Amino acid sequence: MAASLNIPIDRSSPVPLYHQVVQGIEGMIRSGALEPGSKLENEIELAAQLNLSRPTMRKAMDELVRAGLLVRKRGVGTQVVASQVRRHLELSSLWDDLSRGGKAPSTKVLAFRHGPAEADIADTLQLPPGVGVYHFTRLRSVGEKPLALMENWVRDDVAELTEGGLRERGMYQILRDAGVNFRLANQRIGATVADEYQASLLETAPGSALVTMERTAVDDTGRHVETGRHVYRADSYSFEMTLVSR
Amino acid sequence: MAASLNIPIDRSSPVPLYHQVVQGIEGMIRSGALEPGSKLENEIELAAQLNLSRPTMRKAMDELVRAGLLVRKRGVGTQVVASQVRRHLELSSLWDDLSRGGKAPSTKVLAFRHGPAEADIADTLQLPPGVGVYHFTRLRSVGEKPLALMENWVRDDVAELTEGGLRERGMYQILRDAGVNFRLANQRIGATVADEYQASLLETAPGSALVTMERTAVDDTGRHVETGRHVYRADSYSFEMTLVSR
DNA sequence: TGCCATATTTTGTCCACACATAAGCACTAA
DNA sequence: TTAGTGCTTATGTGTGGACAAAATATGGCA
Repeated sequence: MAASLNIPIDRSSPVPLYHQVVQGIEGMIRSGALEPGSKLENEIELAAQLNLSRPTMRKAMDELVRAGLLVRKRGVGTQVVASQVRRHLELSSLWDDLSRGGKAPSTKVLAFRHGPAEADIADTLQLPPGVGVYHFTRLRSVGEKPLALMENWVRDDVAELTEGGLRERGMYQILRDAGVNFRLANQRIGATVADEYQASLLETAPGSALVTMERTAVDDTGRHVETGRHVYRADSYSFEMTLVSR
Repeated sequence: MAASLNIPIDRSSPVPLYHQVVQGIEGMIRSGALEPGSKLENEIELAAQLNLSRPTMRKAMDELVRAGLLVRKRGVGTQVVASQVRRHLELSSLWDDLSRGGKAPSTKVLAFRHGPAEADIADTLQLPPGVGVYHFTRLRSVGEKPLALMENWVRDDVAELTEGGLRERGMYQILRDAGVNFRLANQRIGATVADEYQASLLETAPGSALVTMERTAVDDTGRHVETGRHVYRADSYSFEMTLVSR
């Protein structure tokens, strides 16, 4: 039994038709209306049901396949992938992640500096001559529980940063509001053990496990806007992702 | 000055035209023929140069944008993103990673069992009644240096596994040869500290940092084929990836 | 000179169609 | 009975055209 779709399509909406379909199918999967393993009607039929063309329908399904929610096989059909696939690790910030999860993150700015960049940072950010950086260290907590210790460098020609702003809005929010459109980020995840300094701030024991993350973010004009080195308490945080083969 | 493309297109080749373009542009970027930050000719023009239609050209560029090599902006054009972008973390195995890096990995099978699955594993793999699992633990080294301790469960209705096979070919290779086409994997990366057992096998000190990884892989029919829990020496291994915004 | 309306350029979305190719199935012939 | 052959189905690839929307450049007007 092949499943049909029941998705409202609003042709006057500014959101593209294919994206409405993506959201609709995603919703049906997450709500259980489309069961894991179930087969979908063929592309032509589905397109007809929603009064869309096949290319548009296909574009929507392409996205869902990439996101790991659907699986296609030529000559056979399209299936809802079995269950509980979490969202792909997105280009988002820790603040966003926490807010979405219904938590209330708080931030303490431990150090804040503005000036010329050290050589290695200038290199990583590919800074042109004369451009300086903001350099700051923050401690992020959820409720009373410290979670992450974050050291960041941001080039100073993209936005004006202040201690207060960092405390209240989060770095990514400030940068986005200043018109920075992030396009991609390169990150490396590893592990280390807490030293005295880290342990005291994160309220854990020296020698306990920490997840490390280094990231450099690039905006839509190709500028390396931000780089940072973060450590997270391993008992409270881990990175989750879905890998999809081409 | 907008850059043109000089890519050989073989219309009789079995590899799709849009993919030939992807490879061609990727090659030009990696070889330096297309410099970081440089602007490309517009889509219509590029398509005309290669005697392709605009949709085909666009599909190729879509992939490159997703891969983080290009950046597009409506009304403006398409740019090569500032270099030094590493490849996206792919759905590949540690064995593959090491082999590609020119290393010679070796594997020691520490334990090997075949039988019914424990409840939690049966749940993770969504095993139908009557299907059992192979359960085994391996130590992977590069040269003389131990790198990873890997515990895995594989459902027994997809392929026949043997200790010898695991030692010589790697788990993923065996499964691929048996006709399993992996489509996606869900993984979680975290950190821990080495206990006595792990430390002795990995030839490191108890209490040293380890990177942990849990992964479940799904094949093209939606079956959860394999799940595993791995730990890596943090001083020798980390996960690197590029995140691209939608 | 300075600012706003307009034109141009370029990517974004959408549609209709055609043919290729893989998988599975039923039927036929040895 | 069985292996192979061809049909059917569904996705994969490629083309053509049309219009929308965003960013930028241009030019005219106050």
